[in-house]
Amino acid sequence: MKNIIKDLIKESLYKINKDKNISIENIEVNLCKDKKFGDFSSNVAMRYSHVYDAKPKVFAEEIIKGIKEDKNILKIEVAGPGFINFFVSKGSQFEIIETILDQEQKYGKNKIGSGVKVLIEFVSANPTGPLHVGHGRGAAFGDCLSNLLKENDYDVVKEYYVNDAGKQIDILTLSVLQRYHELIDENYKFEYQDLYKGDYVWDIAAEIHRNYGNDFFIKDLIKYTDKLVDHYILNIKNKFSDEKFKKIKDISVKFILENIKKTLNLSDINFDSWFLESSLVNNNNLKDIIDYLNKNNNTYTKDNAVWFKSKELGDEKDRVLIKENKDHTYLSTDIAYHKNKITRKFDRVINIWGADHHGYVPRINGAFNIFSEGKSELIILLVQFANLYRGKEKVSMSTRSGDFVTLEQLLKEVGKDATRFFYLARKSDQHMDFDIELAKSNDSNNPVYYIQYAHARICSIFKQLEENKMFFNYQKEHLELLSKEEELSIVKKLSSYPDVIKKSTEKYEPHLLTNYMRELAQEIHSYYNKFQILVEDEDLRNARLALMEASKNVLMNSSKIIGIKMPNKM
RNA sequence: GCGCCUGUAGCUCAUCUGGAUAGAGCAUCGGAUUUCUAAUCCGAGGGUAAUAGGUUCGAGUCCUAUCAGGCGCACCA
Repeated sequence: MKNIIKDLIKESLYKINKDKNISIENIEVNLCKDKKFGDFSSNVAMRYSHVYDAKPKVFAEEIIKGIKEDKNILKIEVAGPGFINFFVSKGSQFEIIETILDQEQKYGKNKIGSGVKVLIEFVSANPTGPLHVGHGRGAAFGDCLSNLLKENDYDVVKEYYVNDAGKQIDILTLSVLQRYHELIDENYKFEYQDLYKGDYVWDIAAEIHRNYGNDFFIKDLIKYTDKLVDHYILNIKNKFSDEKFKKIKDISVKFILENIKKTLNLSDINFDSWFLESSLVNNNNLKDIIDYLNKNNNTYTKDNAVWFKSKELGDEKDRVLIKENKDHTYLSTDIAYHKNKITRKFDRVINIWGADHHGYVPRINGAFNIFSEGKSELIILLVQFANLYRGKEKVSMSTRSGDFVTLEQLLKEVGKDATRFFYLARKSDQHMDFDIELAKSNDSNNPVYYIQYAHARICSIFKQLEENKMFFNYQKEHLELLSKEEELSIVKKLSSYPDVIKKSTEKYEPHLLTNYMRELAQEIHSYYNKFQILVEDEDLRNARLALMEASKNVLMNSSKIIGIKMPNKM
């Protein structure tokens, strides 16, 4: 209907010879908030009156005069400062029910992204410990965004970047090694502040001891400790062979990755690709990257280090690529990683990062543009952290002490559906408070149950129908019997669903969809309370059932995108 | 100190890329069930959109300043 109106306006503009500066994409037509203004409204006259040096109201009148008759449009009028309001026939609005019942799972999908390859990288938490509640938001967000992109027919690859190289992993290895010694001989107990302290470190140490006995035991380990963690690592590496150190490292990373995958599975998140940082470090990639930047005049040498000229790309200052000691920095591998993404020929590359990384955006953006040469687009989306509450009480989260709520604990306590929904219900770049008590509650406080209940109620109607030996025998003509305000309101809501999908995707804002679901559920509950659906009149009954079936369909389609269940019974 | 983000009802948040009278939920108060699930519905109160200017037909939305909060400012990852 919206598009019909857009076409009518465009045609009119052409007729009055004022279409040159207004393309059809720029004609905005919206559902009216208040029905006294009609069903649809457009602001073209106000928006473009200055182009033709006309008063908005006069311009609007002119446009209306040029609009040809259409069987669906009952009345058009100018209102307020120059809105053009359209009053539309009921019949034309209820037609959407037919469309929804026809398209089923396809309703809401579109082809905007056909043939566009998108890589979406998210979570990518360091494999140095289990996922915590902060990661959960990015995980839900990335997964839902992937679903949305697929709904728009984009070709999506979901990737997890595993930081399995570098210092943090060495520190993890050291942590495991130390616990391993404590397991074997309690005299080895000593505190070292910079090491990882969570229980999972003990678990890994125990597993190693189970499988390898005392193979990695160093008799006088204490002699090799050093206040500087770098030296400590070096000492151990020297004491062990490289293979021995790597063995512990590999076991530890594998252990933690399995734990991470398990947690993600609990949340119904599956990645298509696990990209290892180590795969970039182990070959000549890095050297090639630096050489290329060199040739391109993007680097210089100062204080025996190689610097990336990121300042001229919008960064606060230049950054080191190769340290004085010839080690590469994290930035160089990250540039290599993004170069690799470009090599894989993605049209769009989406990174979902924690908001604390925002300072890192300009340098990666800059590097990306050097390598992509405009053939690929990088979009970095920042997800704010979530504060965890139990009712009024804030749950403290300190990673250092190992005293934090893991995502796994949260999922087990709250459940997958509520967890995902709560994470997604807020704008991602906005701080949020996640109340565990609220998410767990199974009463009206909880929007998840509210929405699921609407679905279950509709299912229950159809069950009742069957039990009463009646059948859903819908025909298109029945729709004309729908006349209640509430029915029209639901239908309008249903017809806006494809727009919601489009918009949530374009803006990368899944919360628009969760809001929509809540609003739709509300209309359904309201209607259910006010009107009987299984009425005597067979035709009216079928019409109302068709409306309910269509609503159920939309709830189901949207719930799949959010990633929550829609139970038939509650 | 510099940079980025945020400030909307007592609380948690929306506001459809600048539109008509700023909306929901929770909390508070009052009502609804012999009828398809009351995990529901209906109604009421509650606002200087942090503050002050500016841009225009029109500003919570864009610009500037101030105040308050979060985050970031490594040859760490």
